Amino acid sequence: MTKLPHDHGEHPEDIIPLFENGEHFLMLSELFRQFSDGNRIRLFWILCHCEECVINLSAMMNMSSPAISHHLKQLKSAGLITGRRNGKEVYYRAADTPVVKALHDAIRELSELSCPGGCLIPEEKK
Amino acid sequence: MTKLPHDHGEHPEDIIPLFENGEHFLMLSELFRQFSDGNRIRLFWILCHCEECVINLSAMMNMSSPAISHHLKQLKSAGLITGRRNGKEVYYRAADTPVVKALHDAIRELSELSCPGGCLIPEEKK
DNA sequence: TAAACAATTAAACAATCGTTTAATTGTTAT
DNA sequence: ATAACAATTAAACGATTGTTTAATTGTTTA
Repeated sequence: MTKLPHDHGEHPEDIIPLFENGEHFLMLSELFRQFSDGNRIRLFWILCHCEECVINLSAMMNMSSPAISHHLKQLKSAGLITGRRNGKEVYYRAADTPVVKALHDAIRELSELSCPGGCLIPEEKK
Repeated sequence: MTKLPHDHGEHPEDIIPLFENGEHFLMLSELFRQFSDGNRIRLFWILCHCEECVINLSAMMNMSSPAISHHLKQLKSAGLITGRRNGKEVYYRAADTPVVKALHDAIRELSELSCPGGCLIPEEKK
């Protein structure tokens, strides 16, 4: 255990080692960073509930397709969505992984807490 | 229901309204943004498990106190931590709210998924 | 009061981020 | 091949972010 400048008489021994693994938190932050932009959460949330092409996503989000492409690329390289080409179009949807499920549930829970009974309508109905 | 450029024959009617409430996702993104920085997640995680002064947090995180103060200010204005002055020092800890509990659990779950049985040691022992 | 320590604030800086516009690649149909 | 459409990439831009250094505000003690 590293000695701290001030001794406030707390810190059970087994908590100290926790404070040293910075890389792990960096890894987590790369996940959370995906949702630090409102448009990107919304895009992810849409793709949790349907599979769509870029043009339609642009229309839903009221954004240009390069902008959508840019966000899709980030979500994809974070492993949160997948894309499959079908003819001229590429269909995107949320990846089927435990991390994606956990993030979906976190969004739903935080939504429910900050806007009880309300903002994410389709989820509540089930 | 707004008509989309391409009709892929999906989208049950009750999913459509969901795609229009952008402000709600913006609100969520302000929460997630707090954790888009590795140092800030780590700081929050520490403060979920103990109450500490800025000097000790600086030592734990190996960062300057202005840098720590800066992150504390953000976490505080997001409602995630509280601070109380005691003499020359100010002690910070995680706020006691449902949102904080949900975020704590999300961090723990994502940690467990990406590093099974391992990285956040003290939490696993209970 | 003055000195010492804790914490915050201010100013400056490089780095990152989200969006736009324009150009490019990939695919299908004529 | 050519034209039309979907999607991505590239370059540029303003805006935001995290850190540093220096100055300032609070509080205690000598």
